[in-house]
Amino acid sequence: MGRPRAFDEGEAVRAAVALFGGRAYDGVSVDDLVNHLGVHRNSLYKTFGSKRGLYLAALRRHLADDVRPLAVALAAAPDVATALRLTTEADLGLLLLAAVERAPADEEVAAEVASALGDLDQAVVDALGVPAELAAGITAAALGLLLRGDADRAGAALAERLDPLR
Amino acid sequence: MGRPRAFDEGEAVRAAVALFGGRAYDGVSVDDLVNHLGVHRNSLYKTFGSKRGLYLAALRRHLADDVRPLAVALAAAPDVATALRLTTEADLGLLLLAAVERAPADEEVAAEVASALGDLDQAVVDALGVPAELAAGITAAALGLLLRGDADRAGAALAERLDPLR
DNA sequence: ATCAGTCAAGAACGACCGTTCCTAAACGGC
DNA sequence: GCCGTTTAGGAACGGTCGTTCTTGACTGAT
Repeated sequence: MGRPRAFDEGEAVRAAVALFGGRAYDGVSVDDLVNHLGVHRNSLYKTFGSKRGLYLAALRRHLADDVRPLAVALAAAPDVATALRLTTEADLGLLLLAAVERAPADEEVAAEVASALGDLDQAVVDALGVPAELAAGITAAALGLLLRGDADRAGAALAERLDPLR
Repeated sequence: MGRPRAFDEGEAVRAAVALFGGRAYDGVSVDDLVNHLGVHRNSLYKTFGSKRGLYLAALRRHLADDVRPLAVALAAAPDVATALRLTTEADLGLLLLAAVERAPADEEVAAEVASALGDLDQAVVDALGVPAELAAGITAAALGLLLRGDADRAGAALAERLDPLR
């Protein structure tokens, strides 16, 4: 009953992932969201409650669609070089921004980010059989490579030293 | 000539470093700056031109006061463990935020950040005699450890594998 | 004592922020 | 065909944003 929706909620959330992954939370206005999501203001608030609600939905979608599959792939990585390459080739913009910018100000975001990073750590443990601390270090290194951008050569150089079979 | 200033420009910029290092650019309002810097609105605009001008001044001060000394200390680090510890113990909040959040939207910020990271890379090369790509990887790893927070044990585990004298 | 010049103080600006309200349109069930 | 319900479509809200304007306080030089 009622008028049918003119937008697809899944597509809208994915568009929000792209927007929030590209600039800071405060840099994305509700007008931006309305214009890029194909969702009207009213429906946005009806569906997600608030801008923050939509952000959390986008973050969780990002974790489910992008981070979780990465963890699965990581768990089958034969060496550090593969693990670093898999991570730096993934599209983790929103996770990175969430970790650096939103997590300090929003504990719910902080919890999601910590959980996601923990999943990645565990995947590295499963794949390489390294201690948890080293896995956390390898994940951290991958994130650092991501934020620097020039991940390819630096990551390869790191992996060459980290992989025991060099 | 003229009424004397009631504020110290150096102190004001350092207070701005603290503010901009703690939350996103758009999360710091001009009111926040006026309240925490002891500088009146008018003087702020007379001295720095705009909020962005003050941000750039704060970023450059951060690079000169915090990042440059770190590079000097890094250049004398005897091993990777020391290099990682020096970096993760430094207060690089503004550099990290600038790299992740502002650099993509402000090419002047991007240039400052790239230059600063290049300095850190060079310091690692000077200290450890490693190839440039590996130095970039080590710097990236340090940044990743910084943004994760739990840098101590993960950094030590990384260093144990990266230092040849293990 | 007066003047030109610099700064402090705070009100005020238009623009945009996130959010809400109101009305019309499109459905299923009776 | 009408009703209850859900959505679309926009106008409108108070608040805050970055910035500017106006006025008066304080300075060194004349």
